[in-house]
Amino acid sequence: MPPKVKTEQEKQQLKILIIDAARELFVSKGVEAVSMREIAKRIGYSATSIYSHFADKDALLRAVCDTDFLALASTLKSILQINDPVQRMIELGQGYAHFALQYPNHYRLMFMTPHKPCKVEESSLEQNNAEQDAYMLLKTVVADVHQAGRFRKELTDIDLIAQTIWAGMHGVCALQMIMSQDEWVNWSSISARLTLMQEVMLRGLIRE
Amino acid sequence: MPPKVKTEQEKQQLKILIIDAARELFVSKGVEAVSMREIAKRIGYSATSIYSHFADKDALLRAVCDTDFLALASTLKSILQINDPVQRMIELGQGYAHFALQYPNHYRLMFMTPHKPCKVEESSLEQNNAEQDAYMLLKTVVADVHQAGRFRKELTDIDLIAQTIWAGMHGVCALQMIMSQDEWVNWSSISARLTLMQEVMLRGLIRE
DNA sequence: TATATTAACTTAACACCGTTAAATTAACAG
DNA sequence: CTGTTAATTTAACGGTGTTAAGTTAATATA
Repeated sequence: MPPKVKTEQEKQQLKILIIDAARELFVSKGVEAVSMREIAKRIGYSATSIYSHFADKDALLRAVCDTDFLALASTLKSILQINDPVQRMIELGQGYAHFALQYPNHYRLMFMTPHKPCKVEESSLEQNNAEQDAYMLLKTVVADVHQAGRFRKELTDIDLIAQTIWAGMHGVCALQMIMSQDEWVNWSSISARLTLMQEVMLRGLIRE
Repeated sequence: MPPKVKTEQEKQQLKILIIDAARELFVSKGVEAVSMREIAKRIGYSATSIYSHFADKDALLRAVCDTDFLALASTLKSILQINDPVQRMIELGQGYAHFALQYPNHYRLMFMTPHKPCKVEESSLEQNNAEQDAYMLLKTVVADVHQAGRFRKELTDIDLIAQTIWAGMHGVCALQMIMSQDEWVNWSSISARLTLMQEVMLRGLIRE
């Protein structure tokens, strides 16, 4: 029974309702294991009604990720208050890893699940706004360290440095998620691995 | 029409036939996009016949991965011939990355796809045999560097060092596969990122 | 040699999936 | 009061992984 004429606001609210339900299920069971029918049931709609708000399951996934990217950036931005640029960079790494390990299924969705490339203009987020864009935040922090003359002198490409730091932290977190239950490898503790990765990178990047 | 009584060898051959067909499809289209029916069709059997050789799709996936791990170890073992231990470690990293980027879908299957943890005793591979176990190979190479006294003096945990190096290389490769098509980030070239990661890790790990 | 057994396979079926098309219903516009 | 249309649902399509129930041909036994 369709009561009709929804304001734009009401439509937006329903969209958010769908996204939240989808995220909760995606995060607890993994994307593949969640059906459109299940998401719909949770909010008391039929499965097909989701399709009038999102083109397909992948579009819904992208919308979920978008709000999670926002959450990540929002979590990390408090770090900007730290004074020393190197310390700021260290704690940004720790904050990132903390997010990844606290919300592993979120993280998997965001950084380990292949999706069709998401056009910038289709996203609800603002690129290059450090409030919404965690990569921009990292770049800002890296640029500050560079500005302060703390990097080795041959390191001048801010994007390249940022991407390398990101890769280092991502590598530790991603291996943890996929491989840590594997008995094949005698895993050290995740905190030891994170610490060593950060120490190694600092020594490798920072001027003596 | 079932001609029957297969020798153990014939059964093994069919198993390999299935694994090869599965891998080819998995690698070209991604695991989720390949159906059991499709795999079976390719080798001229019915879908259900696969189930008398593998418990389910996941078991088949694990079998595929097993043979790929073997291929990786086999690719990398030629590196043991290099004399200088540090150089050996560097080239091991390059070999690993080369494998990852040359066979991205293989790599995704092996190191980025969540599976139920695979019991060592169920695997067809020999753990701790450097011929078959790429992690063991890495550990051996790391141990040699340590033996030669080339690591910083406070670095003594071989597993921890190996896992950190692995994480660094994995991070660069994994981000490349998932995110490199994303226009959100101004990506540096993959080779620049790999090179910097290796330089940073060397400076961070090796005694001055 | 005839019969039973069984291994190797296939077909049919189940309960799901993402998605689309068609039908339904309630609110509004004229 | 009637038509239109937006919001939603039901029905349906062609697929999925998997299980249960045949089917068939070669062997083992009598």
